[in-house]
Amino acid sequence: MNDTRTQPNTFALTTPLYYVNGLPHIGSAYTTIAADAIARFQKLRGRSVLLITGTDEHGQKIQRSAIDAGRSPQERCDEIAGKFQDLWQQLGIQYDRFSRTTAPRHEAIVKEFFGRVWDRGDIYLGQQTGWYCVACEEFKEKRDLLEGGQCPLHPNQTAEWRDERNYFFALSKYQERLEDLYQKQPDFIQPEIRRNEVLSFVKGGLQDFSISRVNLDWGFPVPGDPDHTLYVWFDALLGYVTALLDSTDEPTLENAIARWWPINLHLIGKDILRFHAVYWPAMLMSADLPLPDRVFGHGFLTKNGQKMSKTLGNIVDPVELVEKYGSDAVRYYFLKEIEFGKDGDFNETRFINILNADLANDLGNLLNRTLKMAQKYCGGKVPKVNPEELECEHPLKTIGLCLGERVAAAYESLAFHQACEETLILVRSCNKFLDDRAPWTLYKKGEQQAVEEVLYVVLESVRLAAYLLCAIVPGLSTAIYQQLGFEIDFDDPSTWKDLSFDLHGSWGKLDGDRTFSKPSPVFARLEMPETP
RNA sequence: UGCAGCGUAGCUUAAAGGUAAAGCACCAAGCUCAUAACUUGGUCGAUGCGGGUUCAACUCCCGCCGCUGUAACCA
Repeated sequence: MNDTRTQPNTFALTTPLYYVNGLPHIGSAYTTIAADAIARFQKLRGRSVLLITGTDEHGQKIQRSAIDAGRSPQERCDEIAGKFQDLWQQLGIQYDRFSRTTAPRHEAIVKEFFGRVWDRGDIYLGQQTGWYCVACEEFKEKRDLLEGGQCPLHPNQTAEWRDERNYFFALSKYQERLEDLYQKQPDFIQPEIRRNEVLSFVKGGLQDFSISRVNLDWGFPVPGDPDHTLYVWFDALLGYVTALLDSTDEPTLENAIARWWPINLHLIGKDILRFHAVYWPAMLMSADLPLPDRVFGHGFLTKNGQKMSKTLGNIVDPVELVEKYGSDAVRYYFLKEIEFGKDGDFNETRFINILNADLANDLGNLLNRTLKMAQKYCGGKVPKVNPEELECEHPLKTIGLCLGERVAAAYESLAFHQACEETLILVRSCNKFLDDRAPWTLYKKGEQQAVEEVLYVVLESVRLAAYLLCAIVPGLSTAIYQQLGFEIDFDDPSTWKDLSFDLHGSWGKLDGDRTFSKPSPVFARLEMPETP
């Protein structure tokens, strides 16, 4: 699949287009934080990156929630989409495209795509019969209904027998080609457990699925048959394509796929795996478009070991969390403390403990204690030491020299927790090293050269750690770099010419004689709340 | 019920046949350059239970228990 790629040095990735039937929740934030970290890392690796996020705005549920809020659907969507954008801003998400499925040019793309699939003969008018829950606006399997025939989500509603004409997509035609895809591209679906799920689902036999509804206004009309409205999924997935258009482009498929297609990575929650790993590639095959490289379905979050739900009232509000602890803290906790791909837990005590231990104590305090010594012992400058002249088996140099590649490999495989853990090994070793060499004692003994060597080696190690973590905690990395005298802001590319891995990602790059700014803590310890 | 996966110290994770590690939390000592920090040491487990294969099993096999996901239109 990759041989069709005209620009091998580009990397396009997506979060889901989030459904706007409510305010952004922590799960959306989790996906988006991870996507942003990947995007930032890929940029450091020298690739041109396009990070796509956005909102999915059609469907009955949206329409209803708009009415409940006393708004028109579009007003309601505008409002919620704005909330998503606000949250991404607070979390330091540097997205390139915010794709909204109600955008007029999205309709043009959907129409054209529908036409291609239609011409292929993969769309047909069929009869859909079954039990329909009006509250859900969905067909239900009989076995999913309660004994009296009510929908389990709406026990006061008895499901109705419906017999309606809908348009169907001929998914069943793609069974073999999909199985072939999973076989030839084993990492198309990750992690392994998700892949197995999809394999067994597909193996069970694929049925065509309906892509239109009759009793639905809030959506695009089916091209050529305005009595029908396209069902959300068909147009939502295509939001990824529309997102690729430049603002000045005519909205055509050809323009959309000119530069960034195919997508390198779809990052999703495991709940929407089937749509991305089965329906989506089949739709693309039908339209004769190249397929994405991989789909990664991460796990779900719990709070204190319990499922989050509105009825339990134990929802973690991402806005509240960022306002309370800051974006670096939130980003670090979710990427460091949860193995990406598996389910993970949010626990406020653990949150505070881990941030204090790793970022305030181990890393932040390390920089602070070292800089203060350099200020007192070396006149406020980074000591001038040639790292190449250090002994080969120098404990920090040894770790530092192979760290960059180890961490890069971890990022490549989306193992954020491992990237952090590897980096912390260096940080912890620095603290041990300082205790071992005791530069404060060396200074009293007048061993100036030894002092300088120790301090340089530690400062360089902190610098490298900050660099390797900058995709995860850009604010903290910026603070560290600025303390070290760099005028670099990891959030603002105009402040740096070249921050590539080659220049910053390996040990021994810090230049001596650099004047640093007045030392002050870069990450304040977090306080435990009164009532945990 | 079928299929898939998981079960290691209070918590989060290592160890893909060869003396069971690390971080957090807790306790003690040391140090004083530092954000009550850091360092060292300690407490804590015979890896869910029961069998089997092997000189040797957290690791492979069988059974059981427990948890999770999934079994068609859930953003």
